[in-house]
Amino acid sequence: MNRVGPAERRRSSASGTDRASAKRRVTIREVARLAQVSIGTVSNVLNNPSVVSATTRRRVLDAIDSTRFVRNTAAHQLRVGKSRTIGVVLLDIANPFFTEIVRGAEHVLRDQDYVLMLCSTDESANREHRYFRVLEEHRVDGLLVCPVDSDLESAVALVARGIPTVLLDRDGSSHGLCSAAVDDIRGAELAADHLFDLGHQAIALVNGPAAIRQCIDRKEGARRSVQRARRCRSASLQEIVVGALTIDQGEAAVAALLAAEPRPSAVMCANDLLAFGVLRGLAAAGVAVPEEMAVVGYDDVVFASMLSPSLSSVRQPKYELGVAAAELLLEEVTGAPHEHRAIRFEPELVVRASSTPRPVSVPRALLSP
Amino acid sequence: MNRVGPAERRRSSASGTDRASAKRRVTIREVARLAQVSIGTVSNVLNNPSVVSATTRRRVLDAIDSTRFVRNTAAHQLRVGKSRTIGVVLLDIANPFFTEIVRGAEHVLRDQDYVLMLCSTDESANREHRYFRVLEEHRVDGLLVCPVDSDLESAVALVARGIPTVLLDRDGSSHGLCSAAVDDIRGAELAADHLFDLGHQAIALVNGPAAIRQCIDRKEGARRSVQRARRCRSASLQEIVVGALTIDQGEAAVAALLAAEPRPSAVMCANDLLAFGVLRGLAAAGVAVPEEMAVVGYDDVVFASMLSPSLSSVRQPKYELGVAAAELLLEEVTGAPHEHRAIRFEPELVVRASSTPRPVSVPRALLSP
DNA sequence: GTGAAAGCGCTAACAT
DNA sequence: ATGTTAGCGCTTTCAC
Repeated sequence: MNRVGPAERRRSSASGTDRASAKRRVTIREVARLAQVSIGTVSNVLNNPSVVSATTRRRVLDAIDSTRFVRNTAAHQLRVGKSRTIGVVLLDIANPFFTEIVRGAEHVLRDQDYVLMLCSTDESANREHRYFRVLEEHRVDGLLVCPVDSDLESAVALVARGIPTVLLDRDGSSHGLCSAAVDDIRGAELAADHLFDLGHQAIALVNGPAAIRQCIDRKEGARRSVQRARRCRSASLQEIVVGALTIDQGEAAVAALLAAEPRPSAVMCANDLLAFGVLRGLAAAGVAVPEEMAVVGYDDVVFASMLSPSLSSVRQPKYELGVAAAELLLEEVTGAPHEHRAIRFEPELVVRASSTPRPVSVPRALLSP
Repeated sequence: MNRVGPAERRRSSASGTDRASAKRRVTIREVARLAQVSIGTVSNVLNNPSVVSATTRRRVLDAIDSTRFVRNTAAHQLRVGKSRTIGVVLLDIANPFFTEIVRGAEHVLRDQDYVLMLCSTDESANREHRYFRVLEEHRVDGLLVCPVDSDLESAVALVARGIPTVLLDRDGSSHGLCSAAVDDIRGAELAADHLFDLGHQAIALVNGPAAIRQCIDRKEGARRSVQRARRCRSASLQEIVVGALTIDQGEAAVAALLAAEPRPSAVMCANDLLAFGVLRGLAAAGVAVPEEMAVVGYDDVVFASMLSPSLSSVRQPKYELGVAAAELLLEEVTGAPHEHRAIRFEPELVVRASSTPRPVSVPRALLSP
């Protein structure tokens, strides 16, 4: 927060009068009157232009923009049953991972004149519940949701209530739900395998709340990896659970990380934000990365490659995830031929400095082709 | 994009039949029937509970949750004229700067059960225009907007059409608009002064499109600074204009930056994303930061401090900006006693490694208190 | 305290 | 091709 408080300047007079003078919005009826046609005809030029003669259509169109008429979606919705809104419920809008997903979804949805109702739950089931309720009251045409709870009850309930729903970053096949997701178990395996391949024996997983499915799956992936590694040699996995998938929580986890027995020489994090925090905490504690502690994140958020040191991470195709989910939802919403299905993307490990034994120092000459 | 294409799995049968079986949503009328009261009474327990007797209220409440009734906002809106939605129109949802603002706004708005309609214009006036239109069709109760164009015409038009509007990150005083903003001229002065104080003579400004007001103001701040600096010594400012405020564009600007005559020894950027790109481009070109080129960003996005090298930046109180804007809007929307006003925050320069002559190497012992 | 009825702005079926 | 009309689900007088 900045030191200097906000300075305010008054400019116009109280708005009590403003609202009093707020003129009634123009309706289809006034347009009709002005164009000397019936309201039905106006409605037709709006929704069924081909059915009305060119001349009256012109007249109506003129009336529309001379009155600055703007159709009322609520009335339309009440009649037709479509709101042209899509609810998007995710864990944390401040996380660039979700931001990219939203970008993808918005790009496909805006072309169809859908508008997004964005809801960030901050990983609170309570808030999620409330948002679901509000979105249902608004009669959203569909829902894109990354649920807080590990079970899919809330999402299943949504579908049961007749709201087309597509899961974001969560597989829905077990419950017959549409979804666009990445294999988290596999992703975590990639990360852990990488660390064991590097020769680390004791690795830690800084994980989010077990209520979040992604955290469970990523732990499972790590578990599988350590069990494989154990067949040839000593290998251990310790889990440090924090309260939320945020930078601050990642930083706070460092104390526990450094106190762990046996002390891990590598750490993987349930997402990049946690890893960012771990990196920061490690720096503050004077622990060299990757020499004294290797770090791997998850998501490969755009900033991961720019950190110091650059962060190894498990890449998820975020934008594509958003696009896929939105397209799936659109199919369902528009009633296009469609079967419920789970779209799955593959994760991909991106190795960078934070887990590379010694900084690769390539002669400059080799850099350009 | 990941190599492995999405794998799909079919699960349930076509949804054509699904929608056919979609049962009608329960209305107030069915609740009334079940509770043996009139629909007016149901409405009363919903909106005016105190006026209905305890026993009938119970009966109605029971009917409500046994039918799983959920009120229809569209119908409510049609009658009452309030949609309980707020439109949020910003330049780029992928920019953590805006993300923080949205967080702030959402936190105050969600408590009043407003829901955000989020629209990212990607700096396109066209898209902005379309979104304004759609949001007006939805009859949003209010609008939070960071406009694309440097003039405030579009925003003024919105207000003229009766839509309460608060400017985000833009001062509205000149047009009698509500706003929550930071003094961009001052902010840019801070950045440029800092660079000149460091002894740099030729500095560059990597700037966004002149259509964007923030870019104009930040240039103006830099201009004032260089003029002051000139009074004592040689000082120059070159502007490199790019097409958008993104990482990629920042990276692309590096070529021009290095080719500039006289070659600048320091660069300030119109926002952090550009600075991130510049940093990346500089690294690729083998230019040492800050030794050969000092870099300062703008916004102080959360990731700025974690980069390599850590990025000096002009901090804006993002979350607070969102909160302030939302509160202002709420005042207007709810018709609370209210005067149009421009809330102004002060920017603050945060100096980090990217503009510090030689990396500060503090003995470890000094780090903790 | 409760019910009846009008109407918010629009669409769609039917009539002309 | 255009007009008339009956609602969509709800709120809100106004009677009782």
